[in-house]
Amino acid sequence: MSLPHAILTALLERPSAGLDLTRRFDRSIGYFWSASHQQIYRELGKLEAEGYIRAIPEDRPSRGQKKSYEVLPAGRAELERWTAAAQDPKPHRDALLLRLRAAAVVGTDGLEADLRRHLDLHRRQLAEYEQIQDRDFPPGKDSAQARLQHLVLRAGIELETFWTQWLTEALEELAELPDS
Amino acid sequence: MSLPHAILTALLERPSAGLDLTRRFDRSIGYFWSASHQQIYRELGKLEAEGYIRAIPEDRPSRGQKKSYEVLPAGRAELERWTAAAQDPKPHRDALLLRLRAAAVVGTDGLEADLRRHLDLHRRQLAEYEQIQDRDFPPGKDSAQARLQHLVLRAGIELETFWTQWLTEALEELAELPDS
DNA sequence: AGTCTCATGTAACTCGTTACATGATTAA
DNA sequence: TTAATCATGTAACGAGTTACATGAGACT
Repeated sequence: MSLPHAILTALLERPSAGLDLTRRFDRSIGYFWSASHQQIYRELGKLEAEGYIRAIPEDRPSRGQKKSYEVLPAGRAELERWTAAAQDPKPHRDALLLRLRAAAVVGTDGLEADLRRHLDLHRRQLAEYEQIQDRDFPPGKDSAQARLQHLVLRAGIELETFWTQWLTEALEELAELPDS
Repeated sequence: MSLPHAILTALLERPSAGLDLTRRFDRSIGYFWSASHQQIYRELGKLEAEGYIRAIPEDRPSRGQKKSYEVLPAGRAELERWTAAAQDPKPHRDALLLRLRAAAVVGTDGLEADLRRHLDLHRRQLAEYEQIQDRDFPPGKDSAQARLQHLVLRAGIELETFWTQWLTEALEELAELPDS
């Protein structure tokens, strides 16, 4: 039950319409909670029905018409409640680690190329995060909000760093293995 | 589409019945691809219908009766195909990072306790992985299979190490922040 | 008038979760 | 013989994905 709270957070940062939200998810919140536009529209409908958000007036409602939403006090209260509530970490699911485990049984043929591709993707993601860091978090900035946002970004940077190192190591291991 | 391949891998390592598999997922493969017994039974049915596995004979089929499965050649071939195929990494979803982002907007009240709890959980998981490492991967072992399995385990160890460090840092940041 | 893009949706499906049901085996 | 446990399932629901549908505005 995290998507509604991701949307509430995004709308508190800035009221937006569905497609705006989708784009912001693609390049910011979506780095750790992705969502498609279909999910977002569905969830906006629910949040409005529950009284957590409302469509900003001034727009006539119709299909192809832009419709912006803002968070109501009940929505902010729900987000505060959710943020403070205890939540168990979800079990991991990582297809790449699963594939290596499968490769230990059926052999590593054909694996190397895709590992290299993943390594490249993680390097690009890391570069993107570092660019955001340089742009949005210069040394001086230290409001409470900026410090927390930077903390989240550093998690992304360190995770991508881990994956690039681990994949490099994995490729070295593969190279040393006898051909299967 | 990874659960069937996780099951094929587990069954190749050792033919098993549904509950056996569930237990093995709980303490081994499930570290990076968890599954409930309901999912596993459903998937075993599908895999059997597709001709990838078969129930080992000698058991009469009935509800409360143990039913073990083994992988057929078509199942191994499918697993080989899947292992070598290119696959895009799935977008991350991490509720804890999302909560920190929300806290940047609505405040950090009540967050600290749950961060401490998560830190403790990650420390325990790390200790468990290290114990497995000491037990199953002593320095001498270096068959191809053992090296790949160890590589996967090291990923788990390094990820848990990252989380314990990051959560420690996050708690330090929280302590320095003015109360909201 | 036609087509392209923006914007908001619907529908159908798969995967995962939660709650419950039922048969077989074992121990008190 | 009753209860606990092992083992295999069913049913209902929710979240996420994929494919498609429809309206509005802008350009040609």
